[in-house]
Amino acid sequence: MYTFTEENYLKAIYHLSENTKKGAATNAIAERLNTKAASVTDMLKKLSDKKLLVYKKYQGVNLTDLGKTVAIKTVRKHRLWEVFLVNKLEFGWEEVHEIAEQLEHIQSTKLTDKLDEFLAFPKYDPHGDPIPNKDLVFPNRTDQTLTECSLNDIVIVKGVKDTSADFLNYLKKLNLGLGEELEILEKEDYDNSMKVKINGGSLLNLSHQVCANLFVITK
Amino acid sequence: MYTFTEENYLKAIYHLSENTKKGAATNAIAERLNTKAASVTDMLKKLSDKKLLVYKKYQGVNLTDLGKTVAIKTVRKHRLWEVFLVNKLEFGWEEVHEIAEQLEHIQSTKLTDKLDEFLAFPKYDPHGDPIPNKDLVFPNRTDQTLTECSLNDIVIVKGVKDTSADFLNYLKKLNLGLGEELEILEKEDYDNSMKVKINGGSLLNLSHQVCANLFVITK
DNA sequence: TGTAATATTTAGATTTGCCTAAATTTAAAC
DNA sequence: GTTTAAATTTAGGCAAATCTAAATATTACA
Ligand SMILES: [Mn+2]
Ligand SMILES: [Mn+2]
Ligand SMILES: [Mn+2]
Ligand SMILES: [Mn+2]
Repeated sequence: MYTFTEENYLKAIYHLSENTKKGAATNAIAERLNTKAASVTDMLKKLSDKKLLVYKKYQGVNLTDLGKTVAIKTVRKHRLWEVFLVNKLEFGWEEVHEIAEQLEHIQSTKLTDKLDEFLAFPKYDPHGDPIPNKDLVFPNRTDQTLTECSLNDIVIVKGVKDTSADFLNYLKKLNLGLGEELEILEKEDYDNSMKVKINGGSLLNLSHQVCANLFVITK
Repeated sequence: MYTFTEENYLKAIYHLSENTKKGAATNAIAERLNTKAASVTDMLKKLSDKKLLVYKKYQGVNLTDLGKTVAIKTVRKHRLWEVFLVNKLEFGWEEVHEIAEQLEHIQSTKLTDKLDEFLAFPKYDPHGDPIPNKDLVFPNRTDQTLTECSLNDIVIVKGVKDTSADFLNYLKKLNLGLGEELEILEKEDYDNSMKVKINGGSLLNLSHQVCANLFVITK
């Protein structure tokens, strides 16, 4: 449907617009894609003709709904392949991006969805970035557990996955409740435990089991 | 290293030269790649410049060792991905070719080799075609078991994988020995059993266990 | 062996995506 | 408010891969 290049442009513009309200700047796109501003201008006109984005000279660009859909589909594929490479093929999380940049352009919705299923519908990629589902909906941030957070993240405890009395009592014993702020100081590879700082004060070691049962939002 | 298009040309020429000794004809290549003879001629000159094949006007082409290596690497990737799609993602064997045509161009030797390992170093793809190993060596034909053969194949029994007395006695009881010719009449999806005709005569039902322990060569 | 049919190559163009250099617009600084 | 700097766009061109139409070579066969 769309070319390799078109998908890369749309994904770059999508990421550049993620935080800011303003349209993506020509120079910023060029830098992200390791190309020249003049090439970007050429391409923006073509993508505009195809109704994938709205372009006004000198004003930067914004994706249309169609453009956003294509971009998010590409992000979905990219992140699913990264999960595959790390979880199934035992790649390191630092070496998968490059390969996923290629795999994200494979055209087959069925493949993407079967891969998603094979991976047990992961919500986050190896870098902690959220993976949109088949309907292109991103996971609710409150679905994220502490396990899925990255080193140095600062998060707020929003809920528990395990609602057993045992778990809740243990949390009380740790002085760990809803609304607490946690800073991830260490992630131990050996047993997936974490060292965290609570409310900028005391330190705590949390086992993998605890981390996996705490819903948090990233600050 | 090589483009999508270059790999496709080399693979096509490789397959066309597989049986015949003669070089691949321009028209045959064009047909295989759904393109025009004139485009093929253009491309052959470029591939010749890159020492991937030997081209003499009007004489057809033959791959150089380098060209053959690139072609076989591509075949390896294609067939490994097909195994992945069928064995891991549960695609039907009839729907994987198209997707593998895309996946075969992903550039990463490490990925290919890790995928190979993840799939437990398969020797044949879902269509029964042999998969070259990391060193680009094709499996010895005598490594092929009856299980890996396709419907209507006619094969010769060349050996047994299970050398237990139990198995050999059972074979004797079935009147099935080395040198016998088997025609595969049916492959039962339910239990992977096969109905075969022995030496053009009597019919036999062989369980999956039996098939998986018979080394054969395709006639 | 000469002619017709077939295969192949050349010529001239097109599309996609990219580049450099020059011109133009917008934003920043004085 | 000019002037200057930065961002962006235009102009002109190039390489890869393709196409159609025309020219040439090979092969088939009368
Ligand atoms: Mn990535
Ligand atoms: Mn990622
Ligand atoms: Mn195939
Ligand atoms: Mn195959």
